[in-house]
Amino acid sequence: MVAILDERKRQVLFAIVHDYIQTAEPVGSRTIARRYELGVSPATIRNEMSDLEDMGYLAQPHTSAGRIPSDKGYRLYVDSIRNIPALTAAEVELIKRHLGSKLRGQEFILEAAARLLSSLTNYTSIVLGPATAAARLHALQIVPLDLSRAVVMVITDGGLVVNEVVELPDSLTHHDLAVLCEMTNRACTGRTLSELRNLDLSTVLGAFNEGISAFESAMDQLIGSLQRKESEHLVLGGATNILNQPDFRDMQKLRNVLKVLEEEALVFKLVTSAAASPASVNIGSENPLEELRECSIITATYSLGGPGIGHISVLGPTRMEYGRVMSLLRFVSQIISEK
Amino acid sequence: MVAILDERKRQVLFAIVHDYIQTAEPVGSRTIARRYELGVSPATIRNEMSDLEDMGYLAQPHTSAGRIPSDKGYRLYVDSIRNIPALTAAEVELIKRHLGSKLRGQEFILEAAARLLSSLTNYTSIVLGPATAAARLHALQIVPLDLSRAVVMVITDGGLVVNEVVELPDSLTHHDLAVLCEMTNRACTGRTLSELRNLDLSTVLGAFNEGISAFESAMDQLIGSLQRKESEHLVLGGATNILNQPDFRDMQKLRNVLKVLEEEALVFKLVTSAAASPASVNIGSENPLEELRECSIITATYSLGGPGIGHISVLGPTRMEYGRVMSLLRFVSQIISEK
DNA sequence: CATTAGCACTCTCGGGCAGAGAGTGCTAAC
DNA sequence: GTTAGCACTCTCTGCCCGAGAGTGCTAATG
Repeated sequence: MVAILDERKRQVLFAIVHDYIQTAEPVGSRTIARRYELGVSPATIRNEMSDLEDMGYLAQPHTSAGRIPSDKGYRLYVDSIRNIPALTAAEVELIKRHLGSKLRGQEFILEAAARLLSSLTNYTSIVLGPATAAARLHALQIVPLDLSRAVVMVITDGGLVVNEVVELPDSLTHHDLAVLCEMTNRACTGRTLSELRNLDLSTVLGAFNEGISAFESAMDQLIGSLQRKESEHLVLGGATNILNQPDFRDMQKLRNVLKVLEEEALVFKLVTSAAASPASVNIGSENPLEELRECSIITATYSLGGPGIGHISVLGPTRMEYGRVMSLLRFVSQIISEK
Repeated sequence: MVAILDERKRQVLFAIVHDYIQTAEPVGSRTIARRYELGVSPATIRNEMSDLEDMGYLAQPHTSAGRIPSDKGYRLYVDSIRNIPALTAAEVELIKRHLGSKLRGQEFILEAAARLLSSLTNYTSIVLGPATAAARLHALQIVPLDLSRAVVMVITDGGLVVNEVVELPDSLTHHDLAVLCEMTNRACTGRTLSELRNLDLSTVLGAFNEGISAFESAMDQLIGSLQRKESEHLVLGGATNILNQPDFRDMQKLRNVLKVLEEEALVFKLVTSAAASPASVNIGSENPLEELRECSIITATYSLGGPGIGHISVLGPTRMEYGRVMSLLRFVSQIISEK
């Protein structure tokens, strides 16, 4: 970190990263000298490579194999990407067609985006619906099922509906419920979910029936499940794409990654924490899950009408086409946000 | 099929199936003679095995390897299982604890069942919510979002909620919508979804506003999405368990199976068609998807209060512990149905 | 003094080979 | 009909060897 790399070292490093990303094979000095016009001999490059390894930018699978970039090497490479590469006209056209006009409903858009990204990149894509905490309640409805259960439905201004079955205290009558529904509705409509979470129900309902404070627990249930729901708006695309990546020929590595992808809660944590970090790229060991220390994840955000932002990300091996994925993500999230 | 196997051939076949299920290795004549008390020499068993192979019950990976059961062999084995093995007390206790009393909501029960089955069997479990076609509408609510969109929510008597955003014709006013909602609600409540599908809306709404027949298309949308939703109530458990099965050490086979599991629509088709066949066990090539010709799927049904039945199944290699899985499935579906 | 040619060295990978092990199929004896 | 014996086949493992790729070092060079 302290010493900035001189120009030629950078060139060598980037050549190695570039080559390794394409071939997935450790790259040697001769290859660099041949394929990239650096104007120096392999021997010189060897010296530079040796230095770069000492500095921690490269690693060597074994003596007498070529070098591969370390996480630190990738990091420098990614940080140096100033102008992310332009998409081809074909890609732009494809994206526009698939995310085009007449997609109804948030679900469909997100699913389409996930499918699209995974097929374009051959990596796994993860799309997270807009965080609901900032969304405003459009309406809250309580529909009784029978005397002991009711369905509570919340509609946000973004058109998202979440619902939950709640247990009711035995003591409620039908009429109680109707009034209750009316009052709750009036109290909640227009507020954000996070406001709702802090709302003291007794002040709202106190005037009506001070006796049935037990109802509060039912509302607590709903609020709890709203928090849960927040993490559930998750769409995976191309989870099996890692099978195509030579990096995961090893069954043990494969298992690690697939196991994570199977757990919604983990994926959720992964994406949100990746997005929380200032950079939108998390490389290998930078990311919070030990199991994904051979993966990188690139994240972009979008907003879909409402105030909450959503996340859209691509998960692949550290040997990832960073530039291209960044361009794609940027463009796709832009298209989505335009709706 | 024409000739029934004589007793000793059956014993040999079943011994091979049994051994192969446990070891995943081709089993030879010596092994059978040693491990199973048939009272005959390896040579005799070899003769029987040769016959069984001619009849199509066994196959040989290569000359001079042991035999493995063919699909036909498994089929005979499964059909011969009269008394499925009893569960251990520990298993019974475990299942009861995990599916015990206080699970609220269909979602939770189904998820718990899926998780439980996959961890008990080390295979993949698939749980399908009760078919909604037979469920009765408890309530239908239309909540306008803005002038061009509304959320239509349907609550079944089972407590299941499905909702959909529909586009509205421009010509509707707020007041129209309110009346419309009221009328639709009255017309639909108490009917089954399949009745609803055939309902002629014009007879219901005709009296009110003959002009806005365009509304029919909106309702068509909802009904279409209801059909879609039907297939969406799908919970997978332990999809990565196949990684642990030696049968799928080969990356190509793995890819086939995982690819299917990734596609909800395919999985849905798989389970429903498997359940449609009279036997609850589909072995290898018996099942409808080419990609799963090395898998078997065992299915049971349950009912959850309402009239619709749900499916619960386990997908594993053809080399599956049929008896045990059948017992587990039977017990779990029974426990679920008791709710 | 940075660069480079030359060279010895190391490590992997693939092919070839031999021996062990497992299993079969056949034949002849019981 | 059953079985012992035996030759045969096939896989798997370990081993060796040579080819290939790549490095690191040294000494020469501009």
